[in-house]
Amino acid sequence: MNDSVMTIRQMCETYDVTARTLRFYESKELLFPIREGQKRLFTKRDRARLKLILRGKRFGFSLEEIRQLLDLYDADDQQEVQLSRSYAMARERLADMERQRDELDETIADLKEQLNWGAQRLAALRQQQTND
Amino acid sequence: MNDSVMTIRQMCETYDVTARTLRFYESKELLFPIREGQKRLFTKRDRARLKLILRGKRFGFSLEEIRQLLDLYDADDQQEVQLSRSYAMARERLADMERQRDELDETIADLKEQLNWGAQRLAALRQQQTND
DNA sequence: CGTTATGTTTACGTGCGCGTCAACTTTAGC
DNA sequence: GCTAAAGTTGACGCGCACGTAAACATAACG
Repeated sequence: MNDSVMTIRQMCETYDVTARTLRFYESKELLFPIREGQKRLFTKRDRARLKLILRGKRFGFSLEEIRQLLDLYDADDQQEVQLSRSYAMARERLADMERQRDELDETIADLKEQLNWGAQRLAALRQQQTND
Repeated sequence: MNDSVMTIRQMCETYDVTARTLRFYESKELLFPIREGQKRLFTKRDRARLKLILRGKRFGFSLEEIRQLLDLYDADDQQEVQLSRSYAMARERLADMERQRDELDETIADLKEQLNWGAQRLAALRQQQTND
């Protein structure tokens, strides 16, 4: 009945991942569910981390990169050396993302152009068929 | 001495990929180098396609998705049915990319916030050390 | 003419991110 | 008290995107 923790099934349904995935992430030290006997209980912290993991994946970051990034979000319980390392890491990732966004904008523009081209080609092909 | 084609080595250096990668892409029908005897010669078309492949990869598209997208860029020599299929595919990919960009913008904003937080934590830690 | 560079095919190996059993324990409901 | 549901730990498997090594062909250079 503890609202602040979730079972593995609840996690699966809430975030649309498999139990295997959650255990896998734990084995990779991305999540740290507490144990009630054998069973895993996922805390609010785990949920926040999972959201960031799923986000990071969508942008092509590896789980290892994500793991390092996550450290910044747990800045509270860290020493200065570690924190400043995480900080530097995160700044680099940020730069990556900004570059990625710029390139994405370009690619979107290109693809739109190409779509217009395709639309014209299609129209031409259909016109031609009418004349056959 | 034909400027319009490149050997596999030239391709590797120009686009920073391995020969294995180029052969692999050919096997997956993403590239179609012509043959001079045994040797592959990569045309301008191959180069244009390779650029798009590398782009697509950066945005998390699979090689198979990229292959289908590429068909739109070769719209010239296609039948209507095929072309309209490519066109629909490309529209979907475009929607994907636009969603991805929006999410990326959000993520960038979040990460910036988190970086400010980290900077403050770092400053606090350093201040504390001074007082030790 | 031999060597070095560049190319080829074939085929097995690898790292990542999980999927998929198998075998077992624990908890919940009737 | 028994069954079904939900959980656990191995451990092997798989698809993708190549890496890597072997064995060989071809061409260029000195």
